[in-house]
Order: sequence, then C-alpha cells, then structure tokens
Amino acid sequence: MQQILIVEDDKTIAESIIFILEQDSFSCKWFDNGKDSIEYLDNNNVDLMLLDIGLPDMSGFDILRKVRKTHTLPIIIISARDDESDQVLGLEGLGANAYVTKPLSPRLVVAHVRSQLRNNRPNATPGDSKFSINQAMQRVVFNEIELTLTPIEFKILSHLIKNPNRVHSREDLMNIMWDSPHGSDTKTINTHIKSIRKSLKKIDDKAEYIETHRGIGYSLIE
Amino acid sequence: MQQILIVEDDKTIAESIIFILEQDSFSCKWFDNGKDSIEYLDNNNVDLMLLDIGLPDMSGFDILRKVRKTHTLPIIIISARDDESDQVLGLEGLGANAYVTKPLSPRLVVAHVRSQLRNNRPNATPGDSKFSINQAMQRVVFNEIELTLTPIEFKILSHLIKNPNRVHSREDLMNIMWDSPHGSDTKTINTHIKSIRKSLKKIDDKAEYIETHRGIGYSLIE
DNA sequence: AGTTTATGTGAAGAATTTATGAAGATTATT
DNA sequence: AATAATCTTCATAAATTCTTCACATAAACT
Repeated sequence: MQQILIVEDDKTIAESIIFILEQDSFSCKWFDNGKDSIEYLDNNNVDLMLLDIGLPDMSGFDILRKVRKTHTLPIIIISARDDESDQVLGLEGLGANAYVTKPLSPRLVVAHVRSQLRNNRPNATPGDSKFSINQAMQRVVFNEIELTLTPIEFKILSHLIKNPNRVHSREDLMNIMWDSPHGSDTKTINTHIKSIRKSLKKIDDKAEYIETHRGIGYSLIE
Repeated sequence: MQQILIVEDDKTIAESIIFILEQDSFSCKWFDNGKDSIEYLDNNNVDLMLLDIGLPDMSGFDILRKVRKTHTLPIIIISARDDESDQVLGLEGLGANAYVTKPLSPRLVVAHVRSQLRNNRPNATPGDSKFSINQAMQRVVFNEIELTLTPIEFKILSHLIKNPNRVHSREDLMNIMWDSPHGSDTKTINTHIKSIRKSLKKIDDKAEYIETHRGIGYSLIE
C-alpha cells in the first residue's frame, strides 16, 4: 500500500484529505509541523508528500528545500495563495511536482496524487518481470509456472510483486495479511516467507528473489 | 535539446508560449489541430506535450486518450475552464501530468515544463552530492553504487549525509543508533565509522569522506 | 623529544536476529 | 464430527551484527 505524508496545520483540511485518500486505499500519515514531518520522512518509506506552504514552525518552502537534498519522492504543494511567483518558485526552483491552491477539492488532490504516483513508476510493464499475478485465480505465475500458494502466502507474495525493490516491515506485511488488526506474533512472517521461498526454489533453484533486511523486513528483487 | 510539442489553436497564445520556451532553450513545434499533432508525435522524438483542451477538430481529451495508448511522455493540459471535474478527468482518468488554466502565465508554463522534465528522470540524484539515500531499500547510493550496510551503519551514514559539513558528537550518533537510551560505550562509534569508511573505500579508494574531529566527533564532507 | 590522550585497527565473543523443522492450534471441508 | 488444510507457536540452529578489548598509530601538550 502506498504511503502519503501530509503536512498541514489545519486539522479539518488534513482530515478531509485523509478521508478521501484512505477511501482510495492510500495509507496516510499526518503531521502539523515541518520538524516532525522531516524526521518521519527520513526514517520511513513515503511514496508522496502533500505539503502545505503556510505552516507555523517553518516555511513550506524551507521544508521543500531541505527534503529535496536527500529525497526524490513526488511532492505536491498545497497553498492558500495562488500567487504565480510562489508557484514558479515551488515548481521550478525547489523541485515540487505539482501545486494546488485552496480552497481544496479533495477529489482534485486525489487526482494529482494518482497522477504523480502513476508517472513515478515507469516500470509498469509486467511483461519483463519474472512474476505475474492472476488475481482472479489467486495464483502467482513465476517463470511461466503456476505456484501453489496458501491464501496468506498469496497475499504476501503478490504484495511484494506489486511493490518490488523496497523493504516491507513485518508489521506492514501483517497488515496485508489481515484487514483488521490481528494479535499474532510478527515472527509468523518468517515462516510464511520461508514457505514462499521454498515454493520459488522448486522452480528456480539458483536465485534468491526475496531478500532479508536484518532488523527491518523483506523485499522482492526484480 | 529537448523537444516540446504545443497543441493550441490560438495563435497568439501559442506564440507567447513558444517565445518564452525558446528563451529557455527548449525547441518547440506548434500545431493548431489534433490530427497533425498526433501524426507528428508518432514520427518524432518529443519530450513533452502542451495540450489545449479546446480545439476545433477534436477534443483535447480525445487526443489525450489516443496519445496515452502508445506514448508515455509528460503531458500538460492547458484549459480555459478551471472546472474541477475536467481536471480530475484529465489527471486521473486520462493520464495527464499537470493542468494549467487560462489566462496563461508563460513563466508558470515554463515552470511546469521544467518540473515535469526534471521528474521524468527516474534516477535523478538530488542535489549534486555523491551520496543519495534509497530509503525504500534502506541503502545508501555512493557514486551510483549501492552500499551494503548493516542497520546501524545505515542509520549513521544516512544521518551524516542529511547533515553534512557539520561535526556530530559520538553521543549524538549514539542517539541516532538507538531510540531509547543504550548503555554502550561511545567508542563503538569508532568501529562503526571504520566499517563505513571501509565500505566507501571499496568504491572510491582515494578520497576521505568522513573526517575525524579529535575530541569532538565526525563529519561528512561534501 | 617524551608523555599523554584520542583514534585506528583487527579480531574475539556476546548479543541479536533470522532460518528451520516440527508440533500444536485454528479454520475450513467433507 | 472427523478430516484436511492452513496458520501460529515454539525450540533450536545458524547467521549476522554489535560491542568490547588489546594493541598500534597518530595528534596534542609539557
């Protein structure tokens, strides 16, 4: 699931955006100040940032400047001012990807988010992947061969295939497995991963597709 | 030089955009109708399309639909209407990348063009630093090469990269490593730094990127 | 120069995390 | 209710990572 970071000091606005985004099955994290946002961004997987320019603690432009030093994720600016020079500065000078003005239309925000996330992944050709997903049949095809997986194994592996080359924490994978919170130990993931690896190994003995990231989680390598 | 295709039936508007874009050393090609534009697009290298929605021969949305079947280039919609549902349709439904409304600010158009062309490079390394952080994979990229680091090494190095040219005390670095207070000797930092240096040296033998500040701590030089 | 202090270096072993196989618990199927 | 399939837990093995230590080296001070 894709992570959106929202930096917005107006709680009402933030909540309405989050409401719509979550309906569209994005996962949201909200902060009302720049400092916490940057700290979160530095330590978590975030796919896109929605950034309000008018914050109490630091200017949105300063945040933008700081974030762009180390991150390449798409950033959409939210601003109360539709001042042209602000837009030019944000887009051209500081590396924002889009600019929406208040009053916000939540649908439009979602449209921008989708647009950015779509364009950010040019690897959307499932043809060259060794994996493909048969959602209807709940099957994963690996090197032309159909894998026999249990329901949970299918959920985990198909999620890894849809989001390759990035680490998924055990907590995240637990949330994939169970819609509602489930009180089982995250170590169960180890066993499921082992089982998936075993299935993959039957078909391709050499390669190691699921990588372990010690202390963090697992990732699937394309 | 990057090629911009402009699809706009109003000659005055087209010319003003072209004027500004050419000043910014983009190369422009202009058509006032959809048919010719698509034909040109199919037979030439175009880096970005500026598309007016209100054309005489066919709707800009139809062009968009048609182009998106075979092309992935960034498309910026120009529209006289700032109707929200048009924007949502264009961005989300039909795969446009940005939406600007008339009356046009040429500077803003250029800002959008630059923004799109910048972000279209998926491997854009932020800034001009030799380092960048692949948060999704918990890896540091140094001179285009991914470093294999242990969790603590990653935490330390990515913190140094985010705050370069500044001395970090061993105490500070300890706090980076461990969320909760941890009773180990600050000398362990020495060993971690050594290990990080070793990893960097494998890639760039000559230079010394992490500097020691006797009695104080370490810093990363950009 | 000689002494003191701080850091570099390599290696050992402590601590932590993950892999593995099997047993127990849970859920679905017949 | 019995059976089968699946999921979770557990114990132990294996692997990796972290810390410490001993000594070498380098810088700062008298």
